[in-house]
Order: sequence, then structure tokens, then C-alpha cells
Amino acid sequence: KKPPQLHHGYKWGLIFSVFSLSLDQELIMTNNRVKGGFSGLLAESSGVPRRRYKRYTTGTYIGLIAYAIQDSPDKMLTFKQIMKKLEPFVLGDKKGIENNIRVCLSSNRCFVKVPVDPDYPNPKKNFWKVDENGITPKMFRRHFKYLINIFPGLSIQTQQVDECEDNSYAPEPLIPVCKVTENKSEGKFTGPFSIESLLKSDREVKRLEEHPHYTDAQLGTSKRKNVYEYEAVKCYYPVSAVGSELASAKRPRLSSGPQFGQFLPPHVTYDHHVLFSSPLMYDIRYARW
DNA sequence: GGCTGTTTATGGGACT
DNA sequence: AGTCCCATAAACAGCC
Repeated sequence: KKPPQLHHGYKWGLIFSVFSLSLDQELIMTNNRVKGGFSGLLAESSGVPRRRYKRYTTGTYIGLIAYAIQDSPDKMLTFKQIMKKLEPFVLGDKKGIENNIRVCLSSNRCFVKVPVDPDYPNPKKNFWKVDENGITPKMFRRHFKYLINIFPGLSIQTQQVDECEDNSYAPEPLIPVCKVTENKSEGKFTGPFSIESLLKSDREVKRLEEHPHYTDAQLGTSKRKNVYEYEAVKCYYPVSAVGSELASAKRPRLSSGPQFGQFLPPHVTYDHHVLFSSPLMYDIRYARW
């Protein structure tokens, strides 16, 4: 169960050890899978050729990519830079991994493009950055819940959404975005979009998604639906993509759930300096993948 | 031709 | 068992 060699400094080493420590079981399973039956691309089964897949990573690409991007000074990276940063975490056929990461970037609306040169946008020269508004509650629970320290915006937004839900009460003070308190008894944010709520079972999340405010986002649920259905889905693009026709031109994607940003009240400004500028303070106490 | 980004098809695990 | 979601493979388009 040796972790792969690390080449990217202490912080990445620490992070990886967190990954591998908490993923011990999965790491073994993954390795066994590779040994046991995923090593060949094609396998005969009852006369019909079937594709077999190799596993290249133990985490999820969404989480890994998001972390790589958020860990960068400008919170955005080119595809090449992402690949370089994820080298220690993905093992195997480089072409396949590149392909997978491209697909992941391209097909998840939590990743948006920002032109390298806004004055001369080139569709093939972009930075990729994380758009927190594209993160659904399910995605949050699955890929980001233990990376909350680097996504403080989610805390802010979920709270704002809650205030929007029920404005008969005075807004509660904002919870600290970079601290996860163990004391759950006081000052606890308990709205339906609180972190705790989001971390509950899928059934709980399902209930959230059945809220009437979510109906627009639920128009489409499968990425393989008819192309024309895309037009029926409301699309949100971050203010950060100012000057980026490319990002706006990006084909809106169907999502399995709501996006936090779609339900912000009009007076709430989407400020990426607030959302994305917190120093990266990865606290091992909260790091369980 | 290589790189980058998009789309489609499908295997398979997790969940309900 | 059905559905959802993620990972993987592959084909394709556009740019340099």
C-alpha cells in the first residue's frame, strides 16, 4: 500500500497522504480491480466483445481537478497545467487520462473556461476555473464536502439561498467560512441548505431537489437527452467570465440537480474575489475523502 | 500532425 | 430491478 512517489512538495504530499490514508480500502479495491479484470480493453463474454476499463485514479476526477485548480495562485489553470498538477494522483495510460480529464472539464458545468487572452479569445486557449454555482448539492457531497475549506463560497451561497427561502426572519450572521466547528450546539446554521443538510442522505437531498424552486433545473436529467432540450434549461454563467464570450458560448449542460447560483436573490452580487480568494488552508483535521 | 475541447456510447458501482 | 452518476473509450472539429 505504498503511495506513489510525490514530486510536488509538502502540501501535495500531505494532501495525497490524506487521500490515501482515508482511501486505504478503496485503494486496495482499485488495485485489485485492475489486477482482477480491468486490465484488458476488450474481453470476450458469451461471444460478444465487451469493453473492459482500466481505472486510472482512486478519487474522483471532479474533486481532483477542482482541488488542483483551487490550489493554484490565480484559481485557474490551463489544461496542461492541470495535467501536470495531477500527475501524482493518476497512474496509467497518459492519453487515456488526458482524455478523461478533458471530458470531465468539458461535461461538468462546475468547470468554466476563461480565455487566456480576453482581447483575442481562442477557443483552444483557455484557463479552466471552478464555478461554484455549477456545483449541485449532490456533487458537493460527493466531491467537495471535505474540501469545504477551499470552497468557502459554497457556505456563503447556501446560507444566502436559505435566507431567500424564508425572508420572514432576520438574516442570521454568516457562519465562518473557513472553520468547521465541532461544536454543533450553538451558532449552528440549520436551514435546508446548511452544510449539514447537504451532507445528509441522498433521500434528504432528493427532498431538497423536489422543492418548487428547483423545477427549472430539473427540466433535464440525462446528458443523453435530445439536444433541443438544452434550450429549455436555464443557464447560468459566472460574472467572472466577463469578457469571455467563449464561456458564454459554452453549450449549457444538463445537470442532475440544482445549481446554487441560480437562486441567489437579485441584490446578491456574485463576487469571485470573495468566493475564491480565501487563502488555501488545508486542515488535515477535516480532510477525509 | 498535435493540441484542445466536445460529444456520444457504454461499463459498472452505488443507491433506491 | 431500475436509475443515477462517474469513468472510460473513441470519434470528431477547430486551431496553430
